[in-house]
Amino acid sequence: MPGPAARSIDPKPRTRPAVKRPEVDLGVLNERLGYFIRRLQVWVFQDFIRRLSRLDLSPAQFSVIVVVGANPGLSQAQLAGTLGIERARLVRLLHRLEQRGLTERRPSAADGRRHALVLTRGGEKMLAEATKLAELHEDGLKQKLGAKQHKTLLEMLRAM
Amino acid sequence: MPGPAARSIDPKPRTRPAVKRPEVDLGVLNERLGYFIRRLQVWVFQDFIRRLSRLDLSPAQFSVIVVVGANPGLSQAQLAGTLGIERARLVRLLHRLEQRGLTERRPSAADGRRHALVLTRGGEKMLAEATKLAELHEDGLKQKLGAKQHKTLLEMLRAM
DNA sequence: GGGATATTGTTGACCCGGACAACGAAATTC
DNA sequence: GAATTTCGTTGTCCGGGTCAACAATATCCC
Repeated sequence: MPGPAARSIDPKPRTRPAVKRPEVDLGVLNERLGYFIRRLQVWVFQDFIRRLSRLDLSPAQFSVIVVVGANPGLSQAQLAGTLGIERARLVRLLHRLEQRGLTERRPSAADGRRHALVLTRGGEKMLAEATKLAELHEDGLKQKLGAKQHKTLLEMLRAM
Repeated sequence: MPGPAARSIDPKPRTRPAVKRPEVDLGVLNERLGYFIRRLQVWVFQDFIRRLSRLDLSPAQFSVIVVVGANPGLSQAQLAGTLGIERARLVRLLHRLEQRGLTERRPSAADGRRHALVLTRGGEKMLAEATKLAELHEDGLKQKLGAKQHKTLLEMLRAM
C-alpha cells in the first residue's frame, strides 16, 4: 500500500507540471465506509502475513487453529459457522493443516457424521508461536493507529 | 480416511440440545482487530453487491467508474495507484467495463504510452444510478451501526 | 419400525482478486 | 544514440467465495 508516504519534495518538472502527485479526486468514495474498510483490511492482512511469514501461516489458518485450540472437539460445521466461512472452504483449509500435522479429525462419539477437531502437539506449539507473533502485529497496529483509536475501533467492531 | 485407531472424544454434552448458538469461544481472536475488520468488510461488501445487483456492478467496478468520473483523462497507472490495486488487475477490470460500454481508453495527447480514461454516456448514466443505490446501501449501514458510530468510524478510517 | 427429511463432510466446478514475471512500445536519462 | 524507466498488457499461480451434488448418518413423524 503506497499511502501518503513522507517523501522529500520532488523537483517540479519544468515543462509539464503535476506528473508525480496528481491529487486524484476520490469522488463519492470519500463517503463510502466500505471503501475505507476494504483498504484498511487489506493493509492489516498484509502486515499480518508479513509478521507470520516465518511460520507460513495465513490469517485464515491462524483463525482456525485459534478457535480449535480454544474449543477442542468442535465440529467442522460449528467452526465454519463461527468463522463465517463455507463448510467446503473449511474442508480444504483443514486438509492443508492436517498435511502439516497441525490439526486432527477424530471420529465423534456422539454423532457419526461429525468430526471432532483437535490440535496436535505440533499444532499447540504452532498456536503458541503464532499467537506471540500476532501480538507483535497487533502492537504494531496500536502504534500505527494510536492506542486509543485502536481500542475504540476494536470495541466498536466487536459489538456487531 | 484418517487414522484408523484414532480415539474418539466426547465433545457434546447432552444437557442442552445445542440448537442454534453453541457459544464457541473465539479465543485470542477476540483481541485481533484484523479479524473483526475482515468480518465487517465481508458483510458490507455483500450488502453492497446485493443492493447493486440490479446493475450487476461489483464494488471494484463501482470504485473505478467513480474515480474515472471524477477525474476524466486519468491514466491507468494513476488510477491503480489511487485505488491501491495492481496495474494488471486494472487492465482486466477496464476490459470488462469497456465491453459493457461504460468506459473508454483514449490515446493521451501528451504521452504515447498512456491511456486517457473517460466514461461514456452509458458510463455516466450507470455512475448516477449506482451512486443512488450506493447511497441507499450507506443509509442501511448507518441504520445498522447507528448514525453516530457510522460517522466516527468513517472519520477514523479516512484519517489513515 | 420404516420412510421421508435434514445435517455433515466432501468433491468438483466456476469466477473474482492479489502477486509476479515478462514483454513491447514509448518516454526519459545520460 | 544507448541505457534505463514507465505504461499498458498478457500469462500464470494461488487463495478464497459460491454453488451444486453426493454418500453417510441422524432425526422426524406417522
